Amino acid sequence: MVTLKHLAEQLNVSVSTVSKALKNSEEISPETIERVQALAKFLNYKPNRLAVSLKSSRTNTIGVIIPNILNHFFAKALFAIEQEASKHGYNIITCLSNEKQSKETDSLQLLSNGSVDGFIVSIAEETQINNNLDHLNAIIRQNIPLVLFDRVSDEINCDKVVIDDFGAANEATNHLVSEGRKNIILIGDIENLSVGKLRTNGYLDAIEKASGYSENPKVYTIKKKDKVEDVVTQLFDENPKVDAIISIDNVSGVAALQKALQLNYKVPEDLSIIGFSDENVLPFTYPKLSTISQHTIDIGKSSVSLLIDRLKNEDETDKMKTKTIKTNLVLRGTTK
Amino acid sequence: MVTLKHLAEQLNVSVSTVSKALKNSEEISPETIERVQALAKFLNYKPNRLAVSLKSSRTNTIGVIIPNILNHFFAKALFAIEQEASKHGYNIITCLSNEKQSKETDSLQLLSNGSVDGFIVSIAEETQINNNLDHLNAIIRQNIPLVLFDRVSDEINCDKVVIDDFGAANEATNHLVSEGRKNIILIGDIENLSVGKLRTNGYLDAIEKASGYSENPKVYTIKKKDKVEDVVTQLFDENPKVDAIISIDNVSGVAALQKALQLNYKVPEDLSIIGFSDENVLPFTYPKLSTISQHTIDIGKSSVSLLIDRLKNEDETDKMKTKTIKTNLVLRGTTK
DNA sequence: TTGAAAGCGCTAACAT
DNA sequence: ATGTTAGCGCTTTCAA
Repeated sequence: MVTLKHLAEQLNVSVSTVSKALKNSEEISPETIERVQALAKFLNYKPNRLAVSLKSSRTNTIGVIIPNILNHFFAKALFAIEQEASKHGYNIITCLSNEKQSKETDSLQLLSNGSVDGFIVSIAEETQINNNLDHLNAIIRQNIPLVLFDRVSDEINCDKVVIDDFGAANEATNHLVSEGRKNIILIGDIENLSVGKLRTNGYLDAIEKASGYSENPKVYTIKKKDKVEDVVTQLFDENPKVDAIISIDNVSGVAALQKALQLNYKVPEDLSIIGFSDENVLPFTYPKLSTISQHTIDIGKSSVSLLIDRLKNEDETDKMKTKTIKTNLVLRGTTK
Repeated sequence: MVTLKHLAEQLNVSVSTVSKALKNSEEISPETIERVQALAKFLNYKPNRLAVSLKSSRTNTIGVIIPNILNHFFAKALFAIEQEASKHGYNIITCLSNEKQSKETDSLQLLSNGSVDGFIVSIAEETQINNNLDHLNAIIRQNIPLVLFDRVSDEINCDKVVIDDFGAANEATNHLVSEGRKNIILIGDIENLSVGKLRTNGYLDAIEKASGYSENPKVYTIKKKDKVEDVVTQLFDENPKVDAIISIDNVSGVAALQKALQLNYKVPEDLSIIGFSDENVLPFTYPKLSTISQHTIDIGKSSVSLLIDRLKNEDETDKMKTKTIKTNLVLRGTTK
């Protein structure tokens, strides 16, 4: 690896001269600058990031902790985060908590010692269930900027990026009611999560307030040990007269649609289905799934923006911000 | 941030004593060790990784460059890489080339200055098309260990992890022939990639050698600008008598299946379909898609293993290894 | 215009 | 058993 020292020796000047020359410092004569830069280029000199960071206490690196990269929502969020970070000259160190609190804690600990300038985190399922947030609050106490997205907590005082989960599910349910549906069932695998609870409440609220709706609300939860397909099958077994399904995660809607078609329900004549996802998880189904569309790219980008703003004004004690990203109800082929 | 110096001052000992005490050095008295570790724990001391790395020239970080995180194959590979790396005490810095050569080059450059100990890379599409591999060979010239996976090149002398693309497609095609299929069509969106070419050749070879097969081989390519669905539709329009489809990417098989069902083909009676993917991209279709199954977790894990081996024996000039991960032909519902 | 020196936080060889 | 020193590669103040 070629260092300033190498260059300095080759050129018979001091290290500090080289350093300044590479930065086009006014202090250095044009000829020297020329010579230094020429050699640097020739030898493909690149400043050692570790040394620069150690010196400056800035790493230009963001630690990103994602619960589950196999979930398309998080893959897309990571995509957006990387793109936006990269645009601003930041690298990302990615850790995957795999929904485990221990992994989340370890990653946070490991990186909070000068490895990153700040964190973007979506909270692991286990952490949300236990509601043990010490490790996250420890980061805040160390004054390391933190942005939470999607899976957030009121008990952590930091910048956040969320969607209006309650409102989105509420709107979708209201749409189904306005279609004249009388037996609307909710299905999902995220009841443990903050977002899952909000979405479920949005559904319950809409059902409760629906005039002329007599059925009780029904919620089917897919647990870790369950197979999505089995729960879907059970739903249809137990509710042959179901006329609308709202899915609050990004796979069970597709599963419900496939099962419904297999059982010869007419979609959307007999049965409406609304999924919850960034875009159609399966763009190839027929009919195409209607969805509550969350703008995942915006979620990722906003997270980076909030973090970088905070990084720039670390002294300023701005109030922490919560940014809510709009959702859309996109009616495609599985609603009337 | 609490440093050795802080601890040393508080305890009235020298920095080096603290450093050694934290490592349970024999040189230090048990009492001192006790005192030091107690305070370190109390103050939640964590060694600064930058300083340790700068000193030791080892970062315990792997640079991972992925062409497209929205492709489930790469998401899963990243999942496996992170898991295996983490198991061995390595962090990963993730860069997404988004199939662009420029981004791939930038990331490689940026991280090759002491930020990472080695790289795991799958080559961007643009890079493979242009076949401009200077940036990768530059890494090798700097003696930075590099492992390529999936999308590799003969012109780069490094460790590699691949699957037997030719053999897998060959076997799948032979299966279709043995089913008695007479009009087997290949579809895919990766003709530009090394793996795409190999898979296509595997198909062509099988067709050529199939006794009693009279049709010419037919290949449908989905270009960047095309929509998968449109190409699938075109395939069925132009070949109403198609009786088997083999997909060499991980989405077009699903699209073909959905389209076939919509067109009222009987699957698998009239038409067999074989996809190419880790697992069923859409586990909810009916019938379930038969696939060439690539063991993506193994691909990711092996990449990490090869890299770590190389890192441990950087002096040893072992021959570079290419590891081939087995594939399986998994016959589910879309083959006879 | 250039260079010397200190220091970021840590380790390790070499005193004491 | 503990401390001093030098140095990883870089930046920056201060001196020449």
